[in-house]
Amino acid sequence: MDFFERETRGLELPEICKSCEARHKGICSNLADIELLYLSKWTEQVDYPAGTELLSQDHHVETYANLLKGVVKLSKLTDDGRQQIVGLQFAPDFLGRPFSDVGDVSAVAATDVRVCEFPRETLATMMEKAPGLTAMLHRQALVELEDAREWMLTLGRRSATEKLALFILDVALHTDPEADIDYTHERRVEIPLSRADIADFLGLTVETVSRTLTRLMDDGVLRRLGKRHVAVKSLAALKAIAHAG
Amino acid sequence: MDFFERETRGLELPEICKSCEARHKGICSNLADIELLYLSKWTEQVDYPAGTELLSQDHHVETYANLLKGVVKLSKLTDDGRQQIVGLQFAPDFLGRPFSDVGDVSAVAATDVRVCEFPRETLATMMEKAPGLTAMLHRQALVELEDAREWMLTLGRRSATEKLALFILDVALHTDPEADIDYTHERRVEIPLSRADIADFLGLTVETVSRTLTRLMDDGVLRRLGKRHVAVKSLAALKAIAHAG
DNA sequence: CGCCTTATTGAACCCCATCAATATCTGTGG
DNA sequence: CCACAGATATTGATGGGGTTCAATAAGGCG
Repeated sequence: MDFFERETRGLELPEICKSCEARHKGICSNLADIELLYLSKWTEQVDYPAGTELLSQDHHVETYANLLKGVVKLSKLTDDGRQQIVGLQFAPDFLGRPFSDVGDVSAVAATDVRVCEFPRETLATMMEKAPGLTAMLHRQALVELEDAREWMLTLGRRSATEKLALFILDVALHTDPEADIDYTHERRVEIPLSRADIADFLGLTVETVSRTLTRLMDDGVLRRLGKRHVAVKSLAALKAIAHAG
Repeated sequence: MDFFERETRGLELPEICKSCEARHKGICSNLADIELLYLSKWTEQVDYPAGTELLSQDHHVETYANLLKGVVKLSKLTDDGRQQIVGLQFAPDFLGRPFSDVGDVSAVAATDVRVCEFPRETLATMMEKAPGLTAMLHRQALVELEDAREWMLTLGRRSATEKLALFILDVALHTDPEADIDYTHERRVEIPLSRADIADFLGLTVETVSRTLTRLMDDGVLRRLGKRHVAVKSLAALKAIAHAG
């Protein structure tokens, strides 16, 4: 603890950290007060508009970040330009690639986002001195692995309708106002992706996404509230359509 | 180091460890000699025939293991029984789920396998006292995440022919006799999965797998050597067909 | 040899992609 | 405020890649 005490003498924890989601559910949740204090010395909150490339498929990026607000899409490309979104990140997920500086996904802000950035070097220092952080990063990697595998099942084995149902469900669960999730009542969901992005996420085309959504509306499972808003009759119904546990 | 010295007094490193693949490229590669010695106190080599369920989708398993020989398939099921293989593991991959005892993939030996098992408790101890091990596990998780995402691109966006080409390529690269990989000459590849498993891996049906393989034969990209053996004209040609970097 | 599992081949169909047209949204400038 | 242009979404018509159903062939093992 010596190191952290020395480095944080006289500092105070920023207000932002106290109410920050990352402090409660994210990467910072496993840090001692003094470790967090040290980290906060190097962090900076930054806003980016939708469409900003936060990590590139081959560029070197010198910062890591916590996602505080908004949605980030992780995507990959084939040689001939077909795209697949391989993951979505919601607050308070961690953005970046520990160990390797060049990875092969690109991360783009799907909505306007706010992140809490800090330099690569800081993460390296913290990973040495604060095992709690390392463990959290490890856990997040395992969670992302689980998510990726769950989505592989969807990509490989489910129909367009099932894919859409699962996607809406996924978004609803991630953007829940942290209350207990109500599976039985109608519920308003904001869709953070364009039709093209949804298609790239589900391994479909925009046309199929559009058609499938209108069919779900016709069947009464969804109601159209706007281009990017729907009302879900009940999450349970969605689950049933998706044939998923 | 005190702990390890106390616990390993008078012990000698088993012969097996010295030539073990895991010691060189796997989880054990980042351990100090004395840490490895401690671990070896608790390990046991076990053989399982093809088809053995090593990790169940909801069962609790009390051991971790290194895969020493053979191939293990990780798979998931939808509610109504459709299956998707979400990963293949080759020696010297690590088998198990740190942090959580119940996960939602099942691991089945695709071929006869040999593993080096040790109890859950041992891993917990090691993760506390040997940071090198934790880091390796973290790295493997990130590699598996990369693999999973690469495969998502394949599942979502590539044709049956591309999928098969990539699959053969993948197998060839993982079962390489550790020499530099020759992309230009003919090369014999043993396919460790049945047609049904290949189908479940690629998100296809057995019929499509069969048809696509014979088409690749007709096109001269592959030669049939046996049900589970093919000769690949050149890995470069396969790559070209797969439209992958 | 005979039985069972696994693989290949064939024919018909269907879901989703593709191509094409129209509609709706968004923002910008007159 | 409206007009217009470009992007985004919806809807329609057609076709193809892969599934489905069905039959034959080829191993594997008693």
